[in-house]
Amino acid sequence: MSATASMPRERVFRLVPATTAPKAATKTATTAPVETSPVAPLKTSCSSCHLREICLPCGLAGNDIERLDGLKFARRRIAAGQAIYHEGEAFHFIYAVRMGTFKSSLVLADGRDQVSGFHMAGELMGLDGVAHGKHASTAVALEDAEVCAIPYSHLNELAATSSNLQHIVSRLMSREIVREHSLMLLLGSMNAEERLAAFLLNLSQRLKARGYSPTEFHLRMSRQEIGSYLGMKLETVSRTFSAFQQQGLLEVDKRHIRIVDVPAMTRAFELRVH
Amino acid sequence: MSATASMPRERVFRLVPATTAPKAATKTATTAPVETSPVAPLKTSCSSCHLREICLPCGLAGNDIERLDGLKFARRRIAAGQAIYHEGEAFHFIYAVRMGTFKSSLVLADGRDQVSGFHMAGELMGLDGVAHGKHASTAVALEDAEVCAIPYSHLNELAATSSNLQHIVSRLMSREIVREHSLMLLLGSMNAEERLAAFLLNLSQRLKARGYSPTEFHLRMSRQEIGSYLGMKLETVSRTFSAFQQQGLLEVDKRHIRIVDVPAMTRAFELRVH
DNA sequence: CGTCTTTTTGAATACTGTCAATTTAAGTGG
DNA sequence: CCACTTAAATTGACAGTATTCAAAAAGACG
Repeated sequence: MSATASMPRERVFRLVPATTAPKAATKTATTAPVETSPVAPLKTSCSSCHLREICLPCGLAGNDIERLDGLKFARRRIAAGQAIYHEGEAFHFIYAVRMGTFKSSLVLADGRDQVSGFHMAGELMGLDGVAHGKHASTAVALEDAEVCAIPYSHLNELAATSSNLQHIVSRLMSREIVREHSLMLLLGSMNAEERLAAFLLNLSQRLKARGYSPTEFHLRMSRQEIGSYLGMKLETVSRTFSAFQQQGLLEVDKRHIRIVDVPAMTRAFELRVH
Repeated sequence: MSATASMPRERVFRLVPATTAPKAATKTATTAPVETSPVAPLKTSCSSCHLREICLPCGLAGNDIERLDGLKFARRRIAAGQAIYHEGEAFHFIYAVRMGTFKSSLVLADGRDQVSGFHMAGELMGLDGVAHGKHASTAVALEDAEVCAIPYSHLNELAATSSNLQHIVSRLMSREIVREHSLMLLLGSMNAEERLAAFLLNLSQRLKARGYSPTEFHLRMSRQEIGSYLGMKLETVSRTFSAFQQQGLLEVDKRHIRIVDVPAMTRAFELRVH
């Protein structure tokens, strides 16, 4: 058995520029992150942000929204393939995605990384850093992107003035826990088809919530990254895509996806999760 | 991810009796939970609790500890097999384990449940309920147990008076996120031996932190529950135990475990996670 | 003492992983 | 602009690990 051996799994996986058309970056995602970011110190207020319904302010009443506008934070542009923060770095900021898509990942002993999540507009990243004051994962942009860098200590000060605001932060953390719950369910008890169906439907819902088509979209991540996230090999991901296409559930052309038969997809996935 | 119905597929999953029914209680863990618990309204203070180093107060300074003593909560005894709360129920309390072991689990569409964690003395349960005001998992005692039922709203009031205290709560939530991260790593990229090794070593560490032997202990959970937690079938768990025994890493007698070769176990597991 | 559950073990099967080859898309540089 | 190089994705063949089905042994409990 492979208690010890079984080492060389895959060859080198360098962090790729990540997207189909990222002319923007030959850089290898190892650029030093600038936690004390200057770049785009544009003043932005949550109350007027087009993402306010799905981002941090979500659920806040008028009074607290104004208070949230007291929050000072910088916007930062991130080129495709660049990291905002790395696992192990000191934790100071949480990040709200304004534009683009990110993956967060954890490093395994053999140097590969496992993707633990994908993040799109309005979603927060970095909350896992609160635990030990260090980032517990690495966040990399899958395409040119923009984030709000929110100083965590500042957010806390503000939260101290409003129990509602405090509750929002707690709720966001808890939501992250719940999100990971469902990923655990997926990894622990679904087969390849169910995993991919769950993944695509989840993506679909999130795109829909952001005003995009829920049935036709462009994947920002590679088969390798999808596989890493879903706990399967890239070849299996590819095969499963093909299988769905043959079954008439999907139309797949590389990273362009069209969900043809939503009910059937939903069935394939709901079989296991309720 | 959510859903409504579920449909047949090709493979049949019969509904198994929900769980390895614990004999201590022929009741099927469906006892109505008493959120507004009376039972044991003993006044307990954190500052004098023998678990203070590993439980809620962990990391608090003298001043805040006293403040924490203002926290009013009840102790509750839970019989083996009984649930403290069920998935979907309104969330009001978080629970700190005083004695005994718990599992928390999520229900799958086919009626089986997947174990998402095991909890022992000093650990908190229920933080996943903050997200939506409903418990996102079910917590069941694996042996006769005792918990502190802490009213979440009360904890919040108290937290509002101390930023340190607030930070403690946030940190605990974040720690839960990080904990789930590592489970995701495990489920996403380890084989059976690595999973079981990781599980046993984790258990070992936690027992050690509580003053028990890290190398010899009694499992409170069945093969079925371990398998559910680790994303493998109970037969595979059993076989893997046997394999470890044959390799001279473990001595196994049903639920009695003795880790004979800790370094080798560690290697089997560290191979993947750093 | 009989019944029910848990655990172990065997044999066969199924699924995913591994290895390898090919195709397609895209970036690089002459 | 085209030839060259590199990466992503697809597909086939085969291997290996975990699951499924089945049966038996070992406890636990009334």
